[in-house]
Amino acid sequence: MKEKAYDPKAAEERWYAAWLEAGAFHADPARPGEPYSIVIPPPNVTGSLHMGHALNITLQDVLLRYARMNGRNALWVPGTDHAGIATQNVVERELRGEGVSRQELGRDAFVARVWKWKEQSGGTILRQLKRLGAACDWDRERFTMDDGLSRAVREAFVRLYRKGLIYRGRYIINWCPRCHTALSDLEVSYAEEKGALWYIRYPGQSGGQGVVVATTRPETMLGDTAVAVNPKDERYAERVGTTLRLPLMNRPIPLLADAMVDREFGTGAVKITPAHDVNDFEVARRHELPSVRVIDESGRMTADAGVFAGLDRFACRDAVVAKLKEEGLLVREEPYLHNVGHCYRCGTAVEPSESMQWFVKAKPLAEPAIRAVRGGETRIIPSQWEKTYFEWMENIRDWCISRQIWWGHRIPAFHCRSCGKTMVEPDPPSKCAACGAEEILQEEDVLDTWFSSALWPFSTLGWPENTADLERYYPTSVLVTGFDILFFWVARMMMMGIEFTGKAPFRDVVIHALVRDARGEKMSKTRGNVIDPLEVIDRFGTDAFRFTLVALAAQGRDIRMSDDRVEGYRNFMNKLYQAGRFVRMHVDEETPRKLPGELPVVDRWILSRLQRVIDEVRGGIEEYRFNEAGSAYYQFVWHEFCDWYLEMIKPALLPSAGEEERKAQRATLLHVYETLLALGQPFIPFLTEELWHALPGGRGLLYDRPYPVADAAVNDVNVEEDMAHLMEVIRAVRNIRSELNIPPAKKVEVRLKGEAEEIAFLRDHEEILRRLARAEAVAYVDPDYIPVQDATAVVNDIEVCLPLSGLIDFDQESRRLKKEIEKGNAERVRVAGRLANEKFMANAPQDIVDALREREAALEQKLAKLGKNHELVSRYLS
RNA sequence: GGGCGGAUAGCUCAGGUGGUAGAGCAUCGCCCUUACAAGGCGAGGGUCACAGGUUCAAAUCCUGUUCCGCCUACCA
Repeated sequence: MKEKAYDPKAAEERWYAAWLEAGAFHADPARPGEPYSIVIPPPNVTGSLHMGHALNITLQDVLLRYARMNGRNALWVPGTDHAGIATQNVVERELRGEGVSRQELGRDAFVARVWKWKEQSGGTILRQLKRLGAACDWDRERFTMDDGLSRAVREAFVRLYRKGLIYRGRYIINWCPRCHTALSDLEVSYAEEKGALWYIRYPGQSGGQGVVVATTRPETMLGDTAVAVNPKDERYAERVGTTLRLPLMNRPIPLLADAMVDREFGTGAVKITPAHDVNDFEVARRHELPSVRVIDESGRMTADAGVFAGLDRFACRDAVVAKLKEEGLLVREEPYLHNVGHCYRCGTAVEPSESMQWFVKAKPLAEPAIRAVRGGETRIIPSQWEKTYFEWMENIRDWCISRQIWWGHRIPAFHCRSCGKTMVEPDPPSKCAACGAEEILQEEDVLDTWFSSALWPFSTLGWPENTADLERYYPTSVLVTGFDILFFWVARMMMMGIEFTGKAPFRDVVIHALVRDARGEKMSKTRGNVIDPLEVIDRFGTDAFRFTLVALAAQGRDIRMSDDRVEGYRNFMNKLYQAGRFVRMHVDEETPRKLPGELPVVDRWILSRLQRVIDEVRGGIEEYRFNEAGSAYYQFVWHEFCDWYLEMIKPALLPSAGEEERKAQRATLLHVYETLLALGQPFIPFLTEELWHALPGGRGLLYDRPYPVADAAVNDVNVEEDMAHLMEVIRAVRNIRSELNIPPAKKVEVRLKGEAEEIAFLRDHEEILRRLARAEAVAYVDPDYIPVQDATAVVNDIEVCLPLSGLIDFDQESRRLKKEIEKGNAERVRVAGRLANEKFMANAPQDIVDALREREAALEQKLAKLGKNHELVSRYLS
């Protein structure tokens, strides 16, 4: 039973194992070669492979394999991220199933439990990366919570603290009442929601009409400690300084003036809730107002909310509104669309709350990170993202890094129980530095996961030790990632990298787009339109999938993934595979790998074309224009190598051909094919490795071979032109046959009409012409030959005539020629028009004018010939 | 409110520095031609969103408009 089509599965397992076996992915700093390093964007340890990863990993793998084959000392560091909140949520959910809460379990037992979960389930995504073919150095796998990285985190924290770049304080932060933790500004995503704007009257303390305020959150009024108006607002000027009575709570609160208030909005009077609003918090600071916390960490009303204590914040909103209505203090209620922040992990509406947290002072860190990009130390590609980067960096705000969860790096701050002194040390102190007491408690909070991720490019290489890896592979060559974590991660790595190593962590930052579904919609679990990469791989093979991603990865544009596309590229994989079968039929152990000095034209042609495609593919990869590299490769392999070259050498490979000629052609065939395999290895590693080993002669792994380099000396413009002409002639014959419905089985004679020297090249390659045009015979006729009963076409200087007496339908041929003439004439008119334009002639560069002149002459000649032939044919019209 | 991106063949999209519009899929013919029907050969199909401008020349550069996306922002 002979194999018909390529079966990827077996090859994929075999070759990934072979690469690992050979230690091919392992990087050794001691080895020579200019370093090329990439750190993987560490996927969440809870994660499983999705399309975004697949694209991200594929692009990195292309770059890495390319670098490696170019002799670079290449390293790709893999690993995962501990994903604090997400992982804690997963394990808590598991515990809930067992009827236990994490509080019941206790901190240490819970953390141990998460570790156990990580050991069992945490490796999923890394195993999936292997199916994609990722050439990661698995000996260097890292986890943000492992010992080395944890040490790096503590070290970084302590250094920043000592420099005054980390501080602790009471501020308003975003609080997730479900996750029970603070979030950074970035971890809140805003969504418009339909709500209402309630107008509430706050009466004067000593009677009087008081002031009407407008709010979207009436429940927070229970914590109001003032009402503010703009100092320039004449409507309230007289009343500023008086005291109002806070409804429902019956608390006296001042009416004060603050420039922050917008006179245009609502009534121009704002209720001030310092404990639950950022702006109000600032106002309160300026005016030394007290702060009353009315919503607790679970989103329920505190004891300070009076009769509403214990209610959920949203239930409380309704209750407050109802009560106000009852008391006649609700002046008005209008529908209102506003932005509500939600926890990016669980979607719960975030509650801004005042609390004690740790922060990174971001400005001083951002400045050098901005300079690094401005100065070109780091490039962001495509460059339009630089603007986004600058904008964010220039308006950066301090970063809340403490989280009230258990899974993560516990903040290395230690509080003395007796005197309250806080010590920040990489290792726990045994006694208080101030009072000597020995009862010391470590800070309960852990760090934001992104804090450890920010150190990833150097912590994975051994920092703070000055390791050989760090020395050799830092800064890394390129970071490949999605725009969604530009701020979360890239910006912070830039800041931390420069702060701790003095150098920006990457030479290039490549930002790729989103993978969407076939209809262009974002894939999401809730939408149910998620395409599982592994399923695609199962159906079409990894290489086809990878090639699809590469071919569609145009800079700055989202990718629409669909079965159709993958199927198309799966067919391409098969094409390459079938070509391999053909090659194997004709080469053997004897076939020389060194090309003979004298080569047939066809060989010189394909070699010349090959140099170009090598340049295109290399250029595409080097400029991160992956789609261009991919399509250059696709186009060449299929439409030049397979469609033309293989077809053209068939006669020469037949036993009837001379032995010497056959040998030479075989050497070229093998050479070109092997070059194509090497050229394709970064994109389609499994198939190319498989095909490589199927060829005669064992020469190790393709992964280890040098990447093809174009040899300009092999380029031959004349040969390319001659061949282009030959192909045109073949196409002309095929076209006539097809248009006139002459079945392929019907052999025809082809007469080539033209001057002897114009025909010489065609005459030398008659066999190719005969075969590809399915011509029984080729005749060469003088320029005065009259194609009386022929179908004709004009190709450059010659005419292609097919004597078809008795077969030909002259009506049809007449129409065909007429169509040709019309097409040609339309173009001639355009060209002539431009040439007649004086301004064009005066201003256009000479080469453009010359080219156009030539074009005009050629068109005129062609039209003259076509016209004459059309006339001939017309005589026979019925 | 700011910022960014998109609008090109029926569909999905390519088209760095302006110089005769391309691919894949789909469509329509004809072919089981001995690597490949997951294939071969041929064909049809586009005032490059709209309006101005710069230029000898604009899909490409500039301005404006209209629709789509996305990111960002403390307007209660």
